[in-house]
Parts: sequence; C-alpha cells; structure tokens
Amino acid sequence: MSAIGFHPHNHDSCIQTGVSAAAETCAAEGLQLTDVRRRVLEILLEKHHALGAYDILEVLRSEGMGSQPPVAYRALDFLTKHGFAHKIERLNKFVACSDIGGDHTPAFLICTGCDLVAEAHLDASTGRLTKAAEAVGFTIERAVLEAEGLCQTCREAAA
Amino acid sequence: MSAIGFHPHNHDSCIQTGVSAAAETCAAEGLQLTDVRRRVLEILLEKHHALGAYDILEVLRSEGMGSQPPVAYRALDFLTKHGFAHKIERLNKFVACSDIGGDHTPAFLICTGCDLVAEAHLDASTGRLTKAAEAVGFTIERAVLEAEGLCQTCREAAA
DNA sequence: CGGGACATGTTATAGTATAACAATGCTCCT
DNA sequence: AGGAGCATTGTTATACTATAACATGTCCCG
Repeated sequence: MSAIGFHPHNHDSCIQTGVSAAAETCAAEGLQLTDVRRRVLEILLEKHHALGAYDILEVLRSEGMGSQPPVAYRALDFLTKHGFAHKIERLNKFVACSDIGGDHTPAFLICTGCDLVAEAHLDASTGRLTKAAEAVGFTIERAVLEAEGLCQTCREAAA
Repeated sequence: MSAIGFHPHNHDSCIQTGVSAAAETCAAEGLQLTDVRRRVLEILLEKHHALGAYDILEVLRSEGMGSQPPVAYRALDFLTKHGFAHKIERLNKFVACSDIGGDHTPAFLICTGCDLVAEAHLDASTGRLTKAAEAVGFTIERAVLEAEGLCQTCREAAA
C-alpha cells in the first residue's frame, strides 16, 4: 500500500503531481477543471489530512472564491465523482486521492493521534467482503473501508 | 456470514433473542439496560433497516419517553459502545447488532434497492486491510467496512 | 442569434450531533 | 438519617453537515 503521509516526503510534489494528473484526466475525458475545482483540490492536497467542507469553504471565502456551502460541496462532488478526492465517511471529511487516475477501491488508515490519513489500494475482487457478498448473492457497487488507529510514529510516542 | 435480513425468517425471534442477549450481557457486566435503552434497542430490532437518530426519537416521543435529541443519542451511544447496535457511517444511521455478545469486527451489506442492511462478521486478523496496516506499522483500533449494492432479490427484480 | 448544457451565485432550510447545566434517583458509607 | 458520589435522564441551546430551489452567467454549437 502507499503509506505516504505517514512518512517524510517531498510534499510539494504531491501537490504538483496531483493537480497535473487531475488536469490530464479532465482533458482526456472532457471534464472541466475550473478555478474553484482546481483550488479545492489544491487545498486538499496541501496536507495529508481530511478537511471538512466548511474548512475548505473558509479558505475559498478568504480568497474571494465563493462564500456559500454549495460552492464547496459542488466542487467536492465533482472531485469525488471523478476519483480526484474521497470522502471519509467516518469523519464526514474529505481527502485528496493519492493515486489519481488509478483504479479505485480505496481503503483508508486514519491516525487518531496526528489525524493523518493514508490511502491504500486493495484489489476489490480478492477481498473477503467480496466473497461474503457473493455467497449471499449481493452485488457490491461501492465499498467503504476505513480503519482508525495509531500510526507507527504516534504509537511509539504514546508508549 | 449471516445474511439474515435478505431472507425470510421468523422476525419475532430476532427481537426476543436480541433483547434477552443484551439483558444477559448487561447483567453479566454490571450495565444498566434502562427503559429508554431497551426501547431503543427494540425499535432498532424491529426491522433489518438502518434508522436515523431522529427516526428513533420520533418513536420515543410518541410514547412519552423523552423528546429531545440527547435522549436518543445517549441511548444509541450506550448501545453502540457495548456492541448492541452499530452505526452505519455511510448512512449516518443505526442498526441493531445481529450477533449480540459475539466478537466484533462487523461488516455491512447495504442494499440500495430495499434498504435492508445485513451484518457479516469477518475475522479481523486475516484481512488484507489488517495486513496492509501491519506493513506500515499502523495499529487498527476500529474499522468501518460497509458495502453498498443490490441484494439478490433486488437485483433480480431490476433485471 | 437563439437555445442547450454546464458552471456558479445566492437564499433558505433540512438533517445530524453535541455542549452545558439542572434534576433525579440510587448506593454506599459513617 | 445525612450526605457524598455516581449514573441516568431532562432540557435548552447551539454547532456542524448537507442539499433544495431558483437566479445568473458563459460558452459552444447549430
């Protein structure tokens, strides 16, 4: 899995590659990465943390880019719909996708110590949940996989 | 997995066994299954559907058992804390546990056709998410596993 | 240049959840 | 009995999350 976020890295490249990957995908699929959408993606990419819609809205507002909730929610809808960001259901918050363009059944590791969120990509077809569902004739269309706990750094700090 | 909920069954026994299992656990652990708590559990057990806190509150209110949100939320906190009910994060709703007293890392199959929710119990230690977490030194304390899709009945009806 | 599709702006409101404090009832202890 | 301590419930108020509905703008296509 990609545990980036839990380890030191050149974070500028996260932002740059994230935005350009999204731009490429949009160009390829005829989607519009408008100013607001791009900016919301950048805001999410700035940290490996989950942000609430109203946190994002506050930034947009301070930059004169729209001050009402629908502005933020629409941008987030666009980003999540096309796989550029994900909603963390457990937190009612959002994170940038760490593998834009990649295949998607993301899983998340949420550190309750430092609030970092790491994204993992598991192969959907081999999971036990998939097998359990098949066994009862259930067809999965969307899955939420979120684990809360402590990252290595926080666990060692707590010990 | 226990796909009860997706198949015909004697539902009265779900309620009875649910309540008595909770009563036994409370007796064994010195917990108080008060009127409000028992009633909320019964309400949840009445259907294999997820209910919002305000849906539950409405029932309580109609029965003269408390009319303000904290009454419902406190009962739900108690029930979820002790494994008698679970929150479905994806829906911001609650369901009764279908295996009270059992070990817990529940997973849920949520049918978007009929709104039934089935609870599965997977062995936490063997999962891929657990392995991915171990690989990066992450310690899982709580996991949310929720799949949305169509149960067999709804899928056949849609075809 | 008119019309359709998409994006944004704006107002209002719906839906979910908790903080904070008051009041009650209970047990246990002296 | 009196009183401390605890858990539970009652109540008010408010915070946080999300969307409906309608108006405006913009661009491209026909």
